[in-house]
Amino acid sequence: MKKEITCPLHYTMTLIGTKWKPLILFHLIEGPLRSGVLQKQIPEISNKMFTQSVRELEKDGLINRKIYPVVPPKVEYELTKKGLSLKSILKSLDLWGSEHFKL
Amino acid sequence: MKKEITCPLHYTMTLIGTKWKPLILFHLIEGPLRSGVLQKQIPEISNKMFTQSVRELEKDGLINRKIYPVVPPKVEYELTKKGLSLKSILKSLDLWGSEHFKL
DNA sequence: GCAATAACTTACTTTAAAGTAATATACACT
DNA sequence: AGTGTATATTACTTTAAAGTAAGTTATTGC
Repeated sequence: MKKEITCPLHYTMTLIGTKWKPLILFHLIEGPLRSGVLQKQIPEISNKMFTQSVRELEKDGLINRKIYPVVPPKVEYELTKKGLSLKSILKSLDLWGSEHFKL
Repeated sequence: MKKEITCPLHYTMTLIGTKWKPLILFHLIEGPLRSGVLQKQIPEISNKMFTQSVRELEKDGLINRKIYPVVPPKVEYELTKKGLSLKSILKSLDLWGSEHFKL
């Protein structure tokens, strides 16, 4: 049974409410990164989830994929305008974590 | 294989990065609500996920559970100080959704 | 004694998210 | 011909999230 979305926040969570997507967006805040570099900045992510997540973020218009026709391949990801509009939220979420995560 | 948390944002997402938790917290921003009232404000949530989510939010110190010893039972949920500190983030996430969710 | 009430709880099933590991591509270099 | 490189895909398995539906408690009022 598919449920309706009754609250804008609910919609936001369907786009970025996953384990990895906010982390990927967060690491792109300072500018575009090559695929491999981005993935190394999130060492815990599996290869599969990385590709799957960037695919979905691209489909949802939050990041752009720039392909350079060179060998070996070079691909860069960067935030779109829509993705960039999450910048302050992502920073707040990170700051909140650093303030409340006691080891 | 359990993975380490290398970024505060990752920790934040482990606490509230689910479909329902941010929604529950969001509806408590304006003040405490009775269990039944809160649940009715999120009509899409199943009974089980409601109980499970508030239990975890309580365990993680984001909400308080106030039990009134009356019959039939009365229980209220309210944000803790820690939960309240998410207020502006939750409002931003909701606002972002309303600005980007085109029907 | 039975229904109504509010808030859970439990057992079970389904669906979605995430992990693992192997394989593909395409060319440059040795 | 075989190796290295960067990016990505596929098949498969495991784990976690979510859904469904029925049952529990404790009391009031008929």
